[in-house]
This record gives sequence, structure tokens and C-alpha cells, in this order.
Amino acid sequence: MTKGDSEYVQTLARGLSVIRAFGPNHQQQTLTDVARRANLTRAAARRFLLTLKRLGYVKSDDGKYFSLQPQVLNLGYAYLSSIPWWDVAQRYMEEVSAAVEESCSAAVLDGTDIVYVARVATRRIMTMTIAIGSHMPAYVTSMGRVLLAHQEDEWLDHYFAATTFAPITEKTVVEKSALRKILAEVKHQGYCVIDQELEDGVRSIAVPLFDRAGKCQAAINVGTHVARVPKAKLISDVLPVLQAASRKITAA
Amino acid sequence: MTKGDSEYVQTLARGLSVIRAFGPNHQQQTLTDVARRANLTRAAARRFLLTLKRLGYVKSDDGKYFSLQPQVLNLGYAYLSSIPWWDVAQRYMEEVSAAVEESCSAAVLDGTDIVYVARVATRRIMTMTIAIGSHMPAYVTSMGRVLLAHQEDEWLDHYFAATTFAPITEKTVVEKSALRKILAEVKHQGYCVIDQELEDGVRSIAVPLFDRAGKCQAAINVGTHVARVPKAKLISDVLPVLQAASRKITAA
DNA sequence: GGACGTATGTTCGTATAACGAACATAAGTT
DNA sequence: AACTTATGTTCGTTATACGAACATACGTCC
Repeated sequence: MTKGDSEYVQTLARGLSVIRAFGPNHQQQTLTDVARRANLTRAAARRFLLTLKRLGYVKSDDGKYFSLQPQVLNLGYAYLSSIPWWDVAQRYMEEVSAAVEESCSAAVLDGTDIVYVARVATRRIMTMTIAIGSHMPAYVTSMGRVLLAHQEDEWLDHYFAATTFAPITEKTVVEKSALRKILAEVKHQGYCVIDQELEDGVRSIAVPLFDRAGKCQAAINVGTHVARVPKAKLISDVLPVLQAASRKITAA
Repeated sequence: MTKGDSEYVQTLARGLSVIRAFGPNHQQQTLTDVARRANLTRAAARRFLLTLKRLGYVKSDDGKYFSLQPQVLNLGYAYLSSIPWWDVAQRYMEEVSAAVEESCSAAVLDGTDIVYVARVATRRIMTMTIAIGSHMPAYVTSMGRVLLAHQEDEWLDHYFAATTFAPITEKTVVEKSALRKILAEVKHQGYCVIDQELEDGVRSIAVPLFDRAGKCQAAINVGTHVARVPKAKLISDVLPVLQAASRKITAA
């Protein structure tokens, strides 16, 4: 066993793949389903499922179908509660939301996606349901573009080399050089407005959330519908509120 | 090795305890911290941390401090996205929130606690930050009491035998027979109003969310401040909206 | 600079934990 | 009844994971 491998516990990795085998179209599954999706033998999948059941992460009423239990949320919550700025960000985001009467969210990068880590929702803007834990591609969201804009050049080169940019609406910018130009602008102006590139009718503005060392650790945004708030008003009225909130969160 | 033990993968259990070792006061920890909190040897903790790092769940910039990564949220999100009624509940809860102009949440039982699985927050009511994944003791929340009220008698006997009911505010009901009486009333009337038992000034009303088989699978609530909504108005104006939403979610 | 305390990194012999093939059984469908 | 698809169980095997012990690093204190 090589040095690299002796530091890797494949039983843990396999066990976690069992949790990941569940999802929207796989709410409850048979043992054989899980084994297939997690690429395990049936016997191994069975042992993992029974272990997770003993630990309270999985249940099986009839012995045939398995489903995840709410205790799995505690694993994710361990991450949320370990974000140092999470509680204070929530408070200032509530102020933002109240001031501008729109939804306010915070997200961090997770690979090539953003993942929502905080949210104050006034009303639904998008058709998809957004909650803490939801993922969206970074290149097509205002928070994602802010986060991308503040990545190291080397990381960005790798990102652009490895990512396929598919159009989602008629307005989605997918050309790499155009995207790079946008990111440079975002970096320079300190905010990003995105207009109906992820979904028709949806417009949002985001700013970076820096830590005390000046590193961009998250982004916060306000999302609205194009019928409600013109782009110019987003910049003139919403941006100052968002920037003020970001500074307060950093300072807290 | 006995039969029971051969179905239990202790390496997975131990690996998960590493994730659980992180939290609000343990945002970043040394290897030795994690080993201590997870009750592992340093060598084992190190292998698990390096494995979780390889999988993207943990990071360590300086090789000394470890912290959780947003990818951990995906584990919790696997549970949320596997709740069959989650998306449709979110939509109707948004309607409730818009109609009554207060926050609306959904929760399920997780041991003796409730855990929030959906939330539409209009404004802050409580001092503590509530998000998906947040826990609260069931006995002292409206949703918790609804969920307790619909548990099997045997389970309830066990619950009352095993739980200590500490007062949190001056109004917290902690006497077991009084609590049992309240639960019986909640079951009978089909809703629960709770008044400042978890926190001064906080009042909420909750109803059960049944599945199609008539089993109580969650509870939804509206929370408000005592200064804003009298109890009688909660019952006369908010309850019908909440009950209608619950029926629609069940029927969807 | 040395002593001390607290941390991480590494090795490797060991044991047992986990493995999976193979078989038995169960349930549903045709 | 035959077939398909599923779970339950066993147990010989092995390689995975273990942890004690040692080396090294870093920070603090004197």
C-alpha cells in the first residue's frame, strides 16, 4: 500500500457515497438500488445502510425501502454553524431584506457551483425552490460571478479550462472571453448585476463578503423580478444597502 | 464477532463522528482537538480528516487547523431533497407567509427535538437565528407539540420517561401531567398555540401536516410577536390559512 | 539557547474489520 | 410453476485500518 493510500479510509468514503445515493428522484430506495447507485456490492451497501440506520441517519420501515432521516441535516448544519460570520450575516441580511423588500441570500463557492448558506426570502422570484444547501452554477448567478471574480488567476484558468458553459436562457453569456471580461468588470466595480441569464424575469445584484484579511469568503445578493425593479434602481438604491451590510458583516 | 456487530461498520461511524466534532464553538480545530472530541486516536482522526479533505468535505490551509467545507451541506441536502412534499410545501408556505405577513416554517421530529426542514422568513421574531437544520426542543415549540401529540402512546410514554423538561421562560410548562394534558388538547383541536414558553414575546401556531395515509409527517407553523398578533387573531385569522395550506400540501 | 509543552508526521507489525462470493429464502409477476 | 428480482446470511479470506512508538516542528518560557 503506497503512502498516499494509507492515509485514505475507503470505508468512510464508501459509506458517505451511500448517503449521497439519495436525492430528489431517489427518495426511498431498495438495498439493491443503493448498491447500484453507490457502486458497491449488495453486502457492503447493506452493512452501510444498517450502520446508518443504527446511527439514526437512515430508516427502513418495511425492510425493503430505505430513506434518509432528518438527523442527516445535522451533518450539514455542522458546516453552517461553523461558519464564523453566519449568525451575524443573517441579521444584517434581514435588515437588507426589510429595507429593500426583496429576498437576500448568501452563498459560497463549492467547486464550479455556488451553494446557498443563508437566505431571507420575502417572496418567490424563481420557479425553482431555493433553500440552504441549494446549488447553482457559478457562471450564471450574480453571487457566483462575484466569487469567481475574486478567485486567484491560476484557479480561474483551471476553471475556464475545465468548465462547459451551457446557455440556460436566451440571454445567458457562454463565451469564455466575454465571461472573463464580465468577471474583470465585476472585480473592478465591486458588484455584479445579472439579468435573466439563469431564468427569464429574474434579476439580481451581488457584492462580495470579505473577511478581515480582505479575502472574499462569500457573496450576498438581492434578487428581484425584472417587472419590479429596473436595473438602474438596483444599482442606485439596493447596491448601497447591500454594500453597507457586507461591510458590517466583515467588521462584526 | 457476534451477528449484531458484523452488520455494523464502525469505521463509517467513527468517520461521521469527525464531521460531528465541528460546530459553533469548534469552527476550526487542530487534529488533536478533533481526535479528542470524536474520541479517536490521533492517527485515526488524521486518516479520517485527510480522507474527508480528499473528498472535499474538510479543508486545512495551514496543515494545522481543519474546518468543514460547504460540500458537507450536500449531505444534509440529500435528506431535504428526498422529502417528497418538500418543494410543494415550500410553495404553499410562501402563500401562507404572504397572506398573513409572518414567518412560516416546517419541522419534523428528530429524537426529542424538532428540526427545521423548510422556512419562509419575513422578519426575525426570535433572538436565535433559525435556519434549515436548526434544532429546538419539541416540548416547548408549537410544531413540536403538534408532532408529539400525534406520536404513538408507547413512544410518548418513553419520551416522557426519558426527557427532562427544563423551564426556559417564566411561562414554560414543565410539569409532565400538564404537558400530557396540553398534548391531548392539541391532538383533539388539531392545532397548537404556544405563548412565550421558548422565548419572551414569541407566539406561534402550528398544525399537523399529514401524508395521504393520514399519518402526521411534519408540522407547519406561523410565528409572530405578541405585540403584533393577539392569540385570538392567530386562531381566527391565521389558523384557517395554515390548515388550508396543510390540506393542499397533503393533497399534492 | 535550552527546556518544556503541545502539536504534527510517519512507520509498520498486527489483528480484526470489512469484504464479497455463494447460497438460501422471500416476494412479486407472468 | 417458472421466472425475476429482491433480501438475508454465512464464513473464509485478506487487506484495511489500526495505534504504539518514534521523529520532527513549533511556540512559549526562562
